[in-house]
Amino acid sequence: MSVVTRFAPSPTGFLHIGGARTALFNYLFARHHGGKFLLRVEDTDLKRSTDEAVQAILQGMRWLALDWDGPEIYQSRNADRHREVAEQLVTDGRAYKCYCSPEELAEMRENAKISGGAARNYDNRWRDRDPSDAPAGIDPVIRIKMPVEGETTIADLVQGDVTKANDTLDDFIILRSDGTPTYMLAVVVDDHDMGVTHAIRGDDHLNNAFRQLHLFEACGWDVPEFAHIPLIHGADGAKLSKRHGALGVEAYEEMGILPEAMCNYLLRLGWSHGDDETISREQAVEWFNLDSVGRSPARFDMDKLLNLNAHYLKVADPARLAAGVLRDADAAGITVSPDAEKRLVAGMPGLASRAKNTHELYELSSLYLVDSPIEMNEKARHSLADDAARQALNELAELLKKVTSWGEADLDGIAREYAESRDLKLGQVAQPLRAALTGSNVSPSIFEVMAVLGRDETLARLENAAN
RNA sequence: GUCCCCAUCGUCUAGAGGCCUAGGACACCACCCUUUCAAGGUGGAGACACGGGUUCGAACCCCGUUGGGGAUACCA
Repeated sequence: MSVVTRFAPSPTGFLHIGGARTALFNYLFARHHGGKFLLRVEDTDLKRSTDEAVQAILQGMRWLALDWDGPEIYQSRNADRHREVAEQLVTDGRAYKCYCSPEELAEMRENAKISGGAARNYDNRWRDRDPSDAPAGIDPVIRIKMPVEGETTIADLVQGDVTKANDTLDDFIILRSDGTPTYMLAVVVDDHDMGVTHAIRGDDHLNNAFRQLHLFEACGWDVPEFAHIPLIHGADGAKLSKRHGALGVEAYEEMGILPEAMCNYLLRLGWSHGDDETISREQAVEWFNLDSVGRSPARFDMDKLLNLNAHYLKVADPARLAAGVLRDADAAGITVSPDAEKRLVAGMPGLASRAKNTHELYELSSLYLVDSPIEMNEKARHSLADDAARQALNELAELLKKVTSWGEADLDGIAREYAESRDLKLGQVAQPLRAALTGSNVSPSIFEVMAVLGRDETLARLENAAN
């Protein structure tokens, strides 16, 4: 049997961290088994669903490179089919019409609460009542008949066997009085119609699974395998809220996170493969399994995400990172010369190993982005205010003018020789050089900077700083 | 309230009864490297929630307690 999974977000907001991880696990499981990964937008609650949210979710999925198979499915478009199924269940005697008013329902819920579990939220009062008793002028809902005794066990692929007494399951609504399907019905019908073999979703759906299981059976359909993955909590252990990380994935993109870092982080949150920490997409597809998904909720840890991000920045293609920096520069209204662009790509590895996110990368990039004369910060100015430092720079500049091969090692050698000849420590030469060349007291190796800058730009900056 | 789930360093986790003196990663501390800042290297501190069983032997199995989370809608 070929595997079919689906990610089924409701478009009431952005694609948050938890949803992204659910999507990732579904994606990985399907790819691992060579199956299909489908995307279904659960927009049956038309009041709360928005097109912006749909777009945000699709965008987030694309950013994370979680490509789904086939066009996305909109649940609201299957409403007719859902209604047919509900009516068929009534005809088959597996479901029935209920004419209760909201007041009656509220009363029953109240009773259930004070009864301490002895009463149900709905007492199945219309279950066996004659349809001829139906009051006039009331549109009924359709409820599914649930078993009244015994117990139901779900063999969850992550949580193991979970058993629930059937008398805690009341006859829930599958079709609203306005004829629209509820979530419970829509999920079951769509999962069946889509051929879903594995429903991998958040732990908050575990309770629903019991109801859905019986709905599948009432319809005479195969029940998919269930896998309920633990939720992600905030750093304080409480449910993830907007305050600590239930942000849309695009917020992380804005924070300067690379999508591969995000995926890697999300994967390791609740899933492990021995001691492996940095895991590529290929390895993830090869290794992913449900057995290794942990059963306890995990806390979101920004530091670890950032650490992973720094790693992926280090190994990322320089041209790709440079393109990102250029976009930021453009957005900031900075014009970058073709020469500067070349320098940026050449110097990118040295820059990337010093950044934790793309914003830092952008700031670090400034030394290559502009052409002489460059701006000096306070520390750099201070360092160049020293006469001895400026003299050293001038003397070194003279030597550099005569240099024939402009490699990092060559330049390093010249500076060392010069420092030795004047009885200076290398730092006494390198720091003024750094100030003159980068306008800052912090940068990659100054000889690397010189090599990347090239002879003309280096000498121009040197001359500018010495005067 | 009721039902369901969970429980190893601060955090993410390894661990499927003896390989555990509990391993790795992030964060933290120290040292090394070093022209600055990072990166990197080496080392350090740091956990089996508690109480009972079962067993020759328990982080691993069972029960309870405590703590945390989820679900309890004509939302999804």
